[in-house]
Amino acid sequence: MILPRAFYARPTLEVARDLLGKVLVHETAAGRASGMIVETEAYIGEDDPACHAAPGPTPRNAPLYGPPGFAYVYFNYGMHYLVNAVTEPEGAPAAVLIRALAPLEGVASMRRRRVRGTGRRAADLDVHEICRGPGNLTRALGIGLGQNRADLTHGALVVEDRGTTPGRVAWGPRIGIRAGVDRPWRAWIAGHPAVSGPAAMRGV
DNA sequence: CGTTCGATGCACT
DNA sequence: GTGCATCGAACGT
Repeated sequence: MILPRAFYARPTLEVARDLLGKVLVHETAAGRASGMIVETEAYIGEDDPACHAAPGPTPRNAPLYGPPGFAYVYFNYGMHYLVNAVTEPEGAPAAVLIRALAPLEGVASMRRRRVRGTGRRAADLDVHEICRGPGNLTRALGIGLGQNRADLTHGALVVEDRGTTPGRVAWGPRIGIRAGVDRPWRAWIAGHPAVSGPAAMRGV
């Protein structure tokens, strides 16, 4: 079952927690690619210095101010696309960053996309490495700016509930930010091997 | 295990 | 011009 818009129109920390165990699915010309979400981060409002809404509305962050249940995809560090799910009622700028997946469908295609253009060989990738990290998972699933503003409740990029209940959920500081490190708004499935970050940030 | 550092493009000041 | 919601290779311990 595809998650309905009401799922996203809630407090962002609840959505970040409840997305764990759900399945991100991207239908492409090469077929279906999907994975279970095992790590998320919440970015909440103009008062959150790490949120893209911190400077107020701009052309880039416009999706954050729009209705919930849509994708916010942006380009970072000159080479990576990051995908978020917009949350809260429309007008409240917030989103959940998807940081890692446990690969489910289309694993062979995901491996190929992951190593394309690099010197690495697909066979050298451990299954848990394929979608570990926000830049890695978008690459594996073929997600780019074409998916910005995609409706996550209908179409080629959706999030499904397949009845999987995650194990214990752990919380800690968000990764890769300068300001806002005091807010423990990163959630992950404790002990899951596909979770990103250094060992010290994968613990319980 | 840990830290450092280059690649790479764009939004924003 | 500055600073990224990153990654992986290279190197030190």
